[in-house]
Amino acid sequence: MADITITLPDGSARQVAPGTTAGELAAAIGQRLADAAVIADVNGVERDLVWPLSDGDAVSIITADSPRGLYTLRHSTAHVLAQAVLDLFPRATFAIGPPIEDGFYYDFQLPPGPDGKPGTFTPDDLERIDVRMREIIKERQPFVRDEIPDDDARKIFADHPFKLEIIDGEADDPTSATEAGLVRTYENPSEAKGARGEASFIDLCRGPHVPHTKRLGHFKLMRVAGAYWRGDEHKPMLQRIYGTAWATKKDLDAHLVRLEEAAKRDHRKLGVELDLFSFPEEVGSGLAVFHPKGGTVRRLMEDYSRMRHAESGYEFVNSPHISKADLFQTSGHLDWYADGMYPPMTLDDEHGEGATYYLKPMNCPFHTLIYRSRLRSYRELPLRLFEFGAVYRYEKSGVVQGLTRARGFTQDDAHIYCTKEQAPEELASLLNFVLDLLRDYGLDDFYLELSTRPEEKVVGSVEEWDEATEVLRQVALSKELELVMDPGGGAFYGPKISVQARDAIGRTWQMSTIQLDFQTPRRFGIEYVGSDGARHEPVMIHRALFGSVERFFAILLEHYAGAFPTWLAPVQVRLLGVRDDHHAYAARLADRLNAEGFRAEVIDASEKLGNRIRRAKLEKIPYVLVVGDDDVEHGTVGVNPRGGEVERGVAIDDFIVRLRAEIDAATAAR
RNA sequence: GCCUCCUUAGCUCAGUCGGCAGAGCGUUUCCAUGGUAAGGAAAAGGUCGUGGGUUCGAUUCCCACAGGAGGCUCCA
Repeated sequence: MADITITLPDGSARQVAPGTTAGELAAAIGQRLADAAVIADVNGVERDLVWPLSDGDAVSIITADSPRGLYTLRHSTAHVLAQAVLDLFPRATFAIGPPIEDGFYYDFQLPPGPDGKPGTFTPDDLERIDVRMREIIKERQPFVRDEIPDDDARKIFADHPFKLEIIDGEADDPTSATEAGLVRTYENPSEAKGARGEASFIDLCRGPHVPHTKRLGHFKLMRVAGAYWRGDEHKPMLQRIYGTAWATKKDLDAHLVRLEEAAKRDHRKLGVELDLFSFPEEVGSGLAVFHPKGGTVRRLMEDYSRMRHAESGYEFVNSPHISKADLFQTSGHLDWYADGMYPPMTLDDEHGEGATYYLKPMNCPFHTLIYRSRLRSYRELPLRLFEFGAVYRYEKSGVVQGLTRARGFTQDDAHIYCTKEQAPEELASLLNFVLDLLRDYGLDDFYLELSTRPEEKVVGSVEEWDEATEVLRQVALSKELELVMDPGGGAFYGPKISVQARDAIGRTWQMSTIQLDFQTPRRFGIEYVGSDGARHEPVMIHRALFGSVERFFAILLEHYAGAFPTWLAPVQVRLLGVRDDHHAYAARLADRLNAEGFRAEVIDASEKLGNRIRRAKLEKIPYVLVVGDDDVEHGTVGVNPRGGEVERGVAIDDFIVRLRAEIDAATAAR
């Protein structure tokens, strides 16, 4: 038989014998490629390496160092996890186990224990499972693909109800697929099991997979967690085991180091270490108190924001923390979000008649009342009302997390009331304002997300939503930023653009949100008198730039790993006298710096200089100034900057000029 | 809210197979007065998260609650 022709990714053609597999092709190209090969892309479809090639196929070999290769590696490791669990827990059943970012998971259900509740994995179980997985890997079990009729699959998986649901097409499984009465499976034949007369492991799966288990092994089981079957809280909770897997031990170790590094900059940890804030148990879950240093950073963040808002045409308002229920009835919050609000406070008068009050979950109803306090003219629009407004939301107990998901927090909230015609331009300038401001705080890597009409819990007509969404889309497209769609992610009253920012270690955070709202003006019946003398309904834009001051504080804290830039640092300068007799000089310098608006403090010489410097460094203070005999004599300081080189004999005036220049540059001297 | 794990000094953590607890760092005091990331000594500091139960006796075992971590669901 004549050779067949295969096209390679570089465009070259290669002649191989008929029946050559993708793996054999890799070997023919080179041993190193064959060793690194995981799967193959044949005419755009991912295939196992044992896939036989046909004449004219376009083939590229996918290796473990590529995203698709890693994905396959993790997926195959998930199968090994499932096999290990079924080996060790014979009455366990398994559900789905896809690869995820950096790793994989698999969901299981264990038989009920003596108390009748489904069993759970313990940390010890994870170790046993890990050991068993390594045995399976050592066995070099092949991954064998098959397609079998549904009915045969139902027999094989008769004891596994979740698999039966998948076969029946009731449940989506991102890694297995059923079509036209056939089910795709992967089996891991095992000589050891065969010798004992046991059936080998088989799973529903679309594949592809690595050729055999020996290609795996650089993994670590991370944790066990509960997860609802099919992501539905009304369905049974399964036991999910998470793992991470990599192509090499080096990659695995590097990943574990990255996790440690991220843990080090966790704002909850830094908050304690740097004495910034705390969550006293006596106050309640999700309710923070800010200590003096954290309070200073907050004040600086807020002051700068206020200044920028004042320059940009915002007016400052204030509103109370609680309100009678009627207000939230009018706004719609009680209809849609009563569950997320703190329970009501009921005040009885002497007749037993009372008023019901709620803690406010949002500021917009109050701002809208301010708008409605008198008749508005079109000449006043856009009217921009800003408030650092404290809001309270009853977050479910399992979701509270440090400052990023709190029950009480402060929004840098503003509502812009304008005519429908003004909205596009207002939104465009708003987006510029948002991005500029975030850049001033040190974030500069953004993308935008457009959240559209939710399926449920929604007010307003589809036409209104479409119109509002289109306005936002046009504004978003006008920026040179990536735009990601978030279908159904809007609030009940309107679509939103959110600004997503990537921090110093590449994590993304949802930052500012800008929402267009046609509903609230209608619910509150607000109007303006147009140039035609007639009454018109304004539109409303909700926007928060930090989102929440507390959350933004946490994001900056993690972004800077606690080392706030000088303009935000709670202590900018620490002065240290070499000996006690330099203290008076150091104290005079501190007084001068403080008088000039800097934040400086002196520590006396009760410890050796080296140790005092060490403490200042651990506190991440931007500048340590050391003064000794030479400095007292010449009016100079020794400057030890955070992350820089020590400089002796700097004139005080020089240092002050440099410090001021640095701070002015950071905030663009606006 | 659901699942797993956790809660011992200000912080990080030992420990008690049930007999009222320990280290390092930090704090205070004393000595030491030193030129750029840990000088020495001493002392203070704990109802072992809270409340029940079992027990002669509970920080330890059991239950509930609170708080925390990681997930799931949720996030106006």
